[in-house]
Amino acid sequence: MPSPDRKISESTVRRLSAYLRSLEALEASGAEMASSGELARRAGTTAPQVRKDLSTFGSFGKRGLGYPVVPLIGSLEAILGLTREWRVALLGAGRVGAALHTYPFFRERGFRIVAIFDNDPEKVGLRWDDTTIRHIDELESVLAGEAVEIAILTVPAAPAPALADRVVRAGVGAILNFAPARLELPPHVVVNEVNLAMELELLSFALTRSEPR
Amino acid sequence: MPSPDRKISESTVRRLSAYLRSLEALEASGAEMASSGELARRAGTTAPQVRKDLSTFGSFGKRGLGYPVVPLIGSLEAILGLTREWRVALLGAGRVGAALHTYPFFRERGFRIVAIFDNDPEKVGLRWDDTTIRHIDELESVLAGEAVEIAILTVPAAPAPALADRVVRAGVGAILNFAPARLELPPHVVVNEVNLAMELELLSFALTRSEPR
DNA sequence: CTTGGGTTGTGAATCTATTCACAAGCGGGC
DNA sequence: GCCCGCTTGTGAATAGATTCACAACCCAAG
Ligand SMILES: NC(=O)c1ccc[n+]([C@@H]2O[C@H](COP(=O)([O-])OP(=O)(O)OC[C@H]3O[C@@H](n4cnc5c(N)ncnc54)[C@H](O)[C@@H]3O)[C@@H](O)[C@H]2O)c1
Ligand SMILES: NC(=O)c1ccc[n+]([C@@H]2O[C@H](COP(=O)([O-])OP(=O)(O)OC[C@H]3O[C@@H](n4cnc5c(N)ncnc54)[C@H](O)[C@@H]3O)[C@@H](O)[C@H]2O)c1
Repeated sequence: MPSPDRKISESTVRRLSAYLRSLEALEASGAEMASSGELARRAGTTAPQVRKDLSTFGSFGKRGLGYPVVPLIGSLEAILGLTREWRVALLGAGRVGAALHTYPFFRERGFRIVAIFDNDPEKVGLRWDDTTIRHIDELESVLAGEAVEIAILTVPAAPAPALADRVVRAGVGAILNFAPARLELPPHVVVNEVNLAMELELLSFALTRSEPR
Repeated sequence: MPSPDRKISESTVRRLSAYLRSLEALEASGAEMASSGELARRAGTTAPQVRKDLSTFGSFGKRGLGYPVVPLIGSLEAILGLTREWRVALLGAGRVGAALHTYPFFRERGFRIVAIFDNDPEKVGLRWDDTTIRHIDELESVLAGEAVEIAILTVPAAPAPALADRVVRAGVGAILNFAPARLELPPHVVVNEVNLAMELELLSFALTRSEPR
């Protein structure tokens, strides 16, 4: 047994997620075992890194053979918390919200969108699949009633910080934020920011540094 | 003068992007100077980190006073490569592509979407604002003709790697990839992956580790 | 002109992550 | 039963990023 709970770095968890995807591709192609080298190749990292990452959580492989694909998928799902359903709310029924709502990944991985909110009277009352868009005024009561655990913010930047405070006060423990606004929340809340500006600026920075030579 | 070009870490560049956004908020509120502490508070980091990051590129502040807001905005824009226009192509005119196309950030920051591609005959020929959706068969000729520098992949995972190869062969130097597929490209190509699964799994991992106590 | 509160810029120290190297283990062949 | 090729698991070494501490500096006030 390796260690019950020392601190795990974010990059390790991101790589676990990549290993899981690689293993699923391997499973689909019929492979029963996968070496750290094979996983590294598919996930875009190195073999020692794969072994180190996995060894943080246990001993999953067989020396001389590699890692058994199907059992390791199960282990990674357990580690990542994917063996249960998560109850998710979407705040902001705009373009990004709509793209997310139709994204099949959510269903497949057990992230269930159980509530959608907006403040536009034209949108409130519409149904997206089985879910009726509720007015943002009903936020607290619906979040409590639906036992929402994760909130996804796809509203404009201006209302985002106040809405984040509200969902946290209503008991939501994790937020995925697409709005370009910084959220200041108590440390027990898990926040993850997706910032398109940053991603593009990373590209323009790299191009600017490499092109002029 | 600090250093012409040693290796800059990705996290430094991401923070520069955050500082730029913070400075623009400060400018809007009329501030003329900003201390490293103030920038750190807004960008969610620490004051020494801000100073270290900026000192990588030069000496922008005045001791005792802080950093001059407007000049530093200009310097950061120059460092990040935002003082010129970038010619961008969108591959995949689906939901994510549509959300990106309407996102005002692109215009504001000089990322000009000059070409849109799809392989769905229903979509080819439609116009999104000024841009006609082209068939993916025309990829190479249009990319060359429009001198595209950055490609954004919003196609399904299956065709993504092959399309990435094609845009690189057509001279595109940077790719922002939304498809959950690993792209293997020559090292001079800048690739940035946006992976929603990873972002959500990071949340479920953190919730799983914190809740059961 | 000098003092003092405030802030930057940066080498050094610390902390964290990745890479390396290799002993330990597995199974197949003979 | 015993080698041999292959692969894991992991402590140690290296590399990298962040934090610290403080000299250098700026301006305003007296
Ligand atoms: N479009 C993109 O590609 C893109 C990319 C990255 C980030 N973002 C960010 O994601 C967010 C959403 O973008 P979008 O393109 O979907 O915008 P959008 O305008 O299409 O959707 C925003 C939705 O939020 C609703 N809304 C506004 N204020 C609200 C409030 N106080 N309470 C509840 N709902 C409210 C609006 O009615 C609208 O339906 C924005 O913050 C944007 O900056 C967008
Ligand atoms: N919807 C989301 O919220 C979301 C989130 C994260 C990632 N993604 C990923 O982004 C990508 C796009 O998602 P989407 O929801 O916009 O899907 P979508 O089906 O709405 O759009 C995909 C578009 O790509 C086009 N296309 C398919 N094959 C093509 C090819 N060979 N050449 C050119 N065009 C082709 C389709 O005609 C369609 O218009 C997918 O890879 C998806 O996994 C989606």
